[in-house]
Amino acid sequence: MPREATILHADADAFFASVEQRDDPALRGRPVCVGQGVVMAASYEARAFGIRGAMGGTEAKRRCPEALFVPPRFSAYTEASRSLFEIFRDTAPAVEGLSLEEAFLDVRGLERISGSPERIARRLRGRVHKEVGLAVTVGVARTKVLAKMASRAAKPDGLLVVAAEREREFLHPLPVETLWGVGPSTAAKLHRHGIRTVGQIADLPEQVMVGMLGRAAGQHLHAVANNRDRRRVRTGPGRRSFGSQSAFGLRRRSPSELDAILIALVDRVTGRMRKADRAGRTVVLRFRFGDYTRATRSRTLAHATSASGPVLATARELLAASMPMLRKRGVTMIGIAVSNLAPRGAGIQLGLPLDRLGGYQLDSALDEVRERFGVNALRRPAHHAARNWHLQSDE
DNA sequence: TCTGGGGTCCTAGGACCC
DNA sequence: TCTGGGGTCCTAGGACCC
Repeated sequence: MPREATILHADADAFFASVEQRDDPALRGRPVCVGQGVVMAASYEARAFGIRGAMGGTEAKRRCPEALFVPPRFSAYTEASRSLFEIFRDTAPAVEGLSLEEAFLDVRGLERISGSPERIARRLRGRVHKEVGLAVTVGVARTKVLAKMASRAAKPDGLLVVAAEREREFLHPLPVETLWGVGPSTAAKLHRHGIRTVGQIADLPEQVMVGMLGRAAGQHLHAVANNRDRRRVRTGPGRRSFGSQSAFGLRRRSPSELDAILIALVDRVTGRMRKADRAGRTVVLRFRFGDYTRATRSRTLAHATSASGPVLATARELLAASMPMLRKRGVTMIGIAVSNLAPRGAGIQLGLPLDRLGGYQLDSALDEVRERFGVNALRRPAHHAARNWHLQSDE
């Protein structure tokens, strides 16, 4: 852990709503909700009425009849995000993006050229204001968790530096549900045990937390509450899946309507994958039902692919097998994801279970591969699945 | 308060391998 | 022969994040 607070967490305030207010002066200073059926983002003026993200439109209107609803413009948000990250990368060598509007920056070793972390943070906020027209809140601390919670505490349009000697003072009085990684379910479990503050977690043995929440979550929360967070700001390795989904409400859909939705989803996802030059092996269908329960069905292919043909064929098989469940529970949303991605820039995907072969079988298989593909180097993929080897042609 | 469209990571059981 | 330990991979579900 660094001695000084050198990790910045920069987070654009009410991102979607702020972009809308920036681009339409008529929306400035007014309660704005982005989204139609459901609030995807609410401006701070709207939040003052108790409106929150993911709230139903009806409820939002009830709380604030004069709220203005605007449809989302994703291309505008992507564009604003690009400008934001240009400034981030211009500010620090190590930038870890968490979403369109949020990133960790490590400014260690920049003291001499750029000044103290606090000064860097001030300049960052000023530049984003001037060049992108948005307010960004920055938290500065020695660890990611603290930086993240500092920015949360400083919102909106603020800056908070948690000095190394004041960390516990900052952390321990906070309610457990403000911890990054504690959602409704975990908060309820903790409350049931009478645990309300981060400091109370810190007083408990790790084993108690593990017993309550499971190994990973228990250990993580115990460490974080005791101000142990060794995670570095990391730039790679990038995304792990591509997905797309479509919610269509309660009305019953015919099989052909469902098929049409599936085709559109597959088209969207595989198009994005090809554009990003990525391929994946596992096709996942996600469903949501009338009672808000969910289900997933997945199938793993022998080859990584980004072609719509095999993905659609697999998705159709999964959908067909799921039809009885969909009819019974009343499906309201279908999503598709392709995960288990092959490493970027991988060569030809063999899809041969070479790792299952031993000794001379492997040798002769490799000889055949070299001959057939005209290559002379084979590389194991970096990810854990050793199933697909990658050919490096030496052209 | 029941809802969109993206994502991440963890857990647990079963199949299969050595 | 039927007992053990260690490991990977796949599938499904759950929790969480913005």
